Amino acid sequence: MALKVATWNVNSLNVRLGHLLQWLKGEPIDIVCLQETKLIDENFPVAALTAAGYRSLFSGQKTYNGVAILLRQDTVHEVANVQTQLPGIDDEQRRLIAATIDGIRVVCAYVPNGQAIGTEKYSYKLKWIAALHDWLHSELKQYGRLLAAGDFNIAPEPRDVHDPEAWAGQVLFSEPERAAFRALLNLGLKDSFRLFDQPGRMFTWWDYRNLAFRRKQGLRIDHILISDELAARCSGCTIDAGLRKLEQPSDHAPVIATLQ
DNA sequence: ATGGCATGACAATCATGA
Repeated sequence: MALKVATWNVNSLNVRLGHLLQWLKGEPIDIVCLQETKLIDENFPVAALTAAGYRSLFSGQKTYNGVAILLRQDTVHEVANVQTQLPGIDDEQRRLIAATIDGIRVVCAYVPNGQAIGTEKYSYKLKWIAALHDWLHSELKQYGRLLAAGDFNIAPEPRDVHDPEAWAGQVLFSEPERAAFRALLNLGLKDSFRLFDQPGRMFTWWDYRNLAFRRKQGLRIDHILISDELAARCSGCTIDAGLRKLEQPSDHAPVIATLQ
């Protein structure tokens, strides 16, 4: 039985709940990782998602950040070891939620944006990824089947950027960020999207400004990383850009990995 | 051209995103 796992930065779950429900109705994903819910936990739409057949795990805050994992009740059964703190960093921002779901360690991450090179937020981004790296290192010793999905806010390679020359040295594509991403892969993780031949100009984020989506001016910054054991079971990874075409869309599109 | 566009908090702009 194939298992579909997705990650999507919704840029406000309040605004995007309709899109989410519509999407899941047409494509029943088994495990959905969400970022930028921008909701305090009391306001998480548990009832609407329960009615749609999903159990919700979430960690939110007011205005910014916020992450969640949705589990399709028909196909997902055991949930254990839910965790919302990233060890090794004193972070009040709600950017991580992890759970062991039917034996797979699922990590949902919203990596800091970084703002611009040389800023405090850029340092925080690199520090946050370093903490994620060290924690995933220990998790991988414990879990052979591990999946780390989310908005990494890093375009790993030139082909993940619509205009690599213009983006050279910019935040999201700077060498220290890309090195940090490679270090995650070097832990024994695969970028599931790159396990397969893909068309060119495949992105997951497009700026709201300048008709960037229509002009295909995007970045591939949302990723699903999987351990070797899961990579052996992975039969596909796609980006669902259709949601970016709807009225009042998120600026990110979901990434979907299929595991056999 | 350091903005454009979107979201939330808050009540006219401002912080943040990427």
